[in-house]
Amino acid sequence: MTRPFANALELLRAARLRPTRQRLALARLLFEKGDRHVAAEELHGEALAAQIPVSLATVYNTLHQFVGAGLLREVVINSGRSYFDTNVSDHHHFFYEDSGKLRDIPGDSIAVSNVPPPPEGGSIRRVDVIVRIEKAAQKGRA
Amino acid sequence: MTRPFANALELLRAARLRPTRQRLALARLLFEKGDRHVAAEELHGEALAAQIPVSLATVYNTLHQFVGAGLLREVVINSGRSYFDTNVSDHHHFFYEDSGKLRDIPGDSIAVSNVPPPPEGGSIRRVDVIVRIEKAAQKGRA
DNA sequence: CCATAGACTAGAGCTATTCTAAACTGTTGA
DNA sequence: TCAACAGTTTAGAATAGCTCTAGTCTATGG
Repeated sequence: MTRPFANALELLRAARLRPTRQRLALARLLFEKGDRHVAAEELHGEALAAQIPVSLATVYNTLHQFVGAGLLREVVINSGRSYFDTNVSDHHHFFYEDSGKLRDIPGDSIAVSNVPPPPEGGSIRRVDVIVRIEKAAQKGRA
Repeated sequence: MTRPFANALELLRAARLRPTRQRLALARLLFEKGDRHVAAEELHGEALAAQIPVSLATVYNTLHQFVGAGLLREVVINSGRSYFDTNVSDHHHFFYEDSGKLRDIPGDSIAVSNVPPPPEGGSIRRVDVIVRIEKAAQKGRA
């Protein structure tokens, strides 16, 4: 695996976050399985299923701290639900409207050109591209 | 003005929606002022201010019906708040992170290329580009 | 091992949105 | 013209996702 930290402990240290049980456990769930897009409730469920007692509030706190530390990226697509993306490199997303799932599109496969200059006093922080996928209009099931 | 309907009544007819007081009034608020990005609560406030008694539930119902009829497009950027865009032509958005405002970017000014093909069984419904603008990192006010 | 700053938690609170069930109204047809 | 009904509207309750509060717990440094 090519993740940038040998383990959750190191990762928390680098982010200057105290390595508590909860944070260690959440970091493991998040980063030891390759790229993921998780919602808070989902991660909370996983933690409980893994016998890690952690409150939903802590899950939210931790996710936001991780975002602040650059370990996660928050992706908003649907009203009323945030996803947290463990892939923080430059990339975009497919969004499957039927299932609500996300899939990465590598940043170097899509090109966005001719973005107009930002208005004076502002600068571009990020360009998000979301490709919305719907179930194909019936193709005869072929 | 170059809007495609002479008036709200015609617009509702074309959408096969019964022209009720509320829908007529909301259609006027939405479409008689050029391109807009409104949130539901905002529109509700405008309606009340204009002495049009309408409930928030009806505002939501109406907005969704208009989206269904292709008169509006829903834009989701922040968790927990939808904007309704009266511009339904192909275009993208600047999002000002400090003020929460949106601004259109004409569809022909931005180009998105090399979008990978959608997986089998799916088709691309739309490609959304959101250019997030932050207040410029201090440029010395120049 | 103590002190303490930082972290965790249950539960209340909040915001945006949707639902429910009852009252109302535009339309149709006689 | 008007009855009747399907479609609309509404207030308020309900829900979902998230944040806050205030009290308790726990890493960490001495």
